[in-house]
Amino acid sequence: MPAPSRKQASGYRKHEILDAALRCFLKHGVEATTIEQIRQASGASLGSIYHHFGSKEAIALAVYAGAVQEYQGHVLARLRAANSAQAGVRAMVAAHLEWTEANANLSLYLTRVEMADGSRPTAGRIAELLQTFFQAVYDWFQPFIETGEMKRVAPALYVPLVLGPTSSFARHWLAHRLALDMSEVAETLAESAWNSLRNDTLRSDNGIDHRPSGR
Amino acid sequence: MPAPSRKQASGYRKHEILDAALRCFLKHGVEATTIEQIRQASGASLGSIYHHFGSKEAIALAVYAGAVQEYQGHVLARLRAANSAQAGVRAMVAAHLEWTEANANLSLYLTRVEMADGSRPTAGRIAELLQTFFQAVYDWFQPFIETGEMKRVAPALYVPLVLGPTSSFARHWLAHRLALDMSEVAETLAESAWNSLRNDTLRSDNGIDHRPSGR
Amino acid sequence: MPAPSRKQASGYRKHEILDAALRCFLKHGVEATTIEQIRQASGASLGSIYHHFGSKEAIALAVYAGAVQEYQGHVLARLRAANSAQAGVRAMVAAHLEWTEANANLSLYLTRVEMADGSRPTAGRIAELLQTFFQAVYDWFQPFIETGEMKRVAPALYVPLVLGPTSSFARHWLAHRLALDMSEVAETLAESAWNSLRNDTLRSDNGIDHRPSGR
Amino acid sequence: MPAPSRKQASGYRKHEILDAALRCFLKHGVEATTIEQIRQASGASLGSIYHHFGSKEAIALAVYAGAVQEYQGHVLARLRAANSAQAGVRAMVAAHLEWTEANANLSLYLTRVEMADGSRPTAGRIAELLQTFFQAVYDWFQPFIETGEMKRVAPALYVPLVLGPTSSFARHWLAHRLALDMSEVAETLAESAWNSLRNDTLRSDNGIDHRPSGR
DNA sequence: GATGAATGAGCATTCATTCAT
DNA sequence: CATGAATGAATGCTCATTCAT
Repeated sequence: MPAPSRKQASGYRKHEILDAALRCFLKHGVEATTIEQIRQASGASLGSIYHHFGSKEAIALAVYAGAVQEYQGHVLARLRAANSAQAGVRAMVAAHLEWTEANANLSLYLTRVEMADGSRPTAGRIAELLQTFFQAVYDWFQPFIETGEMKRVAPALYVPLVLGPTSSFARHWLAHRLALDMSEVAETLAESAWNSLRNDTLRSDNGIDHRPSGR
Repeated sequence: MPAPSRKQASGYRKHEILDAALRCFLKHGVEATTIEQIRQASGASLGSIYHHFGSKEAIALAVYAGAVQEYQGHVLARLRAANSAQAGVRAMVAAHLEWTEANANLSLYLTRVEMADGSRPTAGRIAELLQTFFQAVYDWFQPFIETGEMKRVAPALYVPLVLGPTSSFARHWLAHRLALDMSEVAETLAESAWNSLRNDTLRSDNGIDHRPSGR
Repeated sequence: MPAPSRKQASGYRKHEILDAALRCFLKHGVEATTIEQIRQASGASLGSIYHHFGSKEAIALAVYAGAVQEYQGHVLARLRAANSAQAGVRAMVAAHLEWTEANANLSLYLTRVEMADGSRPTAGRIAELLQTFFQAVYDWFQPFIETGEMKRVAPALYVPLVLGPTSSFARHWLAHRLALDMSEVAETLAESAWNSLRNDTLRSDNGIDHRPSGR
Repeated sequence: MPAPSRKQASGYRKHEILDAALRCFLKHGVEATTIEQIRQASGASLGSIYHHFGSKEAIALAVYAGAVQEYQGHVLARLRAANSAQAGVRAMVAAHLEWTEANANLSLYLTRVEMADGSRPTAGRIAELLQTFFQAVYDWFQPFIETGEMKRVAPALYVPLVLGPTSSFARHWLAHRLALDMSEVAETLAESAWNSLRNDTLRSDNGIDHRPSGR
């Protein structure tokens, strides 16, 4: 029955801070959240927070990175469980919708962070995280591209093509708190995404998201 | 030989402040802009700024209102020049794309302001501005609805249905600085928008924006 | 009997802050003095202090500039009252000793500021102030150089040659709080300074300050 | 095959810390140097630094003591190699100039530490170190005082009389980075110092350092 | 001896806002 | 209408020091 090792204790404290910060960011926005609020919410001391993160921006980045990796982990897990290109595309669409629905506030937070323009280091790290995800998705699809099952486009385009319409829809769903059930549109979004990437298909429509909003 | 009217002088100074504020907001974001920066950029005194606007938030709101009204004015003017429901829909789509392309930074600013959640008074005023626009659009389409040329849906839905996909696309175009020329997609977006509102059409697809992007 | 103008009132407040800052710097040293201490000592508000000076370093520089100009003013006044090169040299030596004795703490403060190495802007401003003084002294001596009454050396050397030994001595006097009365050494220092600059003299000695200290 | 002794290992780490601290003090000044900087520069851990020294001030004192003892060691070694009072005086002057020239930054650091007024314990320890040096010098000269070769003055005055003018000059040389070569003035300073202490001399001048500087 | 997580008082500075002139 | 000095609460951050492992 050993005492918890320093390693564990340390990770625990760091995690507590990140959790508290996420709660604060979700509640007040990143800008409006003060270190003092994070301190109170986490129970950590001011010095401890700075010992672990060094700056408020670093905390925000770590929180973002954690959330985005959770999202990416979810989508990649569902993707890797698929056994055909089409199943992969459908899995990603479904996974995105599931995760967004289950983590609405967190998803909204991610959107806001990505829309805001942080400092160069922050923006760079965000780009890195997205790049890694894009690459992992591309790597998974590559065999199907080789067999001709799937169209060959620029590697960086697979994620946009698969998830673009879905995330557009999800964004609206979040922003406007649409009453619409996501399951109602899942099939359509999946079908459409697959059509945009399958190799042997002749797509005649230029269909557009019908759940619009405007200025 | 009348002295320049107070009204004009005042309006001029006020306008200078608004101009300077817009420049600052575009450069640093609303949150990060300080009154001091606006003072330097405008040449006005601190007291003068407060005399005219009373608070930083009021400045931000006035700037937003000015920009959004310019946008709405542009779209409404093009709409009103049309002589059929279909032409109206096409005109709005084209006008939105034109304006976005010509005022990229300003458009990005509007998007950010709308995404952020301001205080109640600010949010209310923003909603008002949007509402007025929605109403004007609805008023213009109403005759065509009466004649059956156009579907009858809730008044508040006409703008979302006409401009939703377009603004979604434009948002991506702005955020990612897409190399894609807007004119390439204009026809598709216009066609799609019209299809979603014409009365005699049987839309069998649940098509989605095919110019996607994802997390 | 007009109310004090803003200009006066403003200058008054600024002066109060400078006075208070000097008192604090003298008591605790520049580094150890906090803005809060200056605030309490001056009666001004924090915002007012920053309105007028912008930073702690700027306050320190302003205080230094004020003190050094008082010193320089005193020395220059005595110099300008002289009517021969020799009288000028003697006047400067005497003035330096007088001022140091009468403003021991202030003089110590000046020495410390000059010894510490501030940021580039601060160091540059200090160099400027010294340069101006050197120039003024040189300008005064110039006629006597022209007549051959005084040796011609690099303009920047007149102050070091006239006041160097004296300020060396004064520094020791300050640092060690020597019991020695300054008037006892004044004549010797003055004589020596004059000998180093008079033109027709054959100095055979390479005499050195006999009031030494060592590590 | 003995393991390295604890003593050695400890001394090595301690030495690394002192070296790193000196580098930091030289670069940023004592006040501005943080323990964290010393930690990074030394490679030691925070706990280790505190294990060995207990406080930042103690580190500063140890660094000062090390440097001053090196200086004193150099001067005393040269002194003890002399075989007459005059040779001793000349040796000390030469040794001071040599060491200052060879260790300009370190010498500047010593000067600054001595000018600043530290806490009582620190100031006391500094005084102690100087006192020990003064005593050692006095002890060496004592036989020559007994023989009448040298004047008898208060024991604490021998170092000031021998090195005072020299250290004054060296201080200026350091502060102003004089282009002047030290060897040019060495003879003069040595001669002068000897004249101030030799017994059979009749000094008629009240000569002063002719390499001056002023405010 | 070594390590580094934790602590919290303290600091310089910012900034929207007020108001006397 | 214009001006800018004055205000002070609030904030992000620093840093020497402690202590459990």
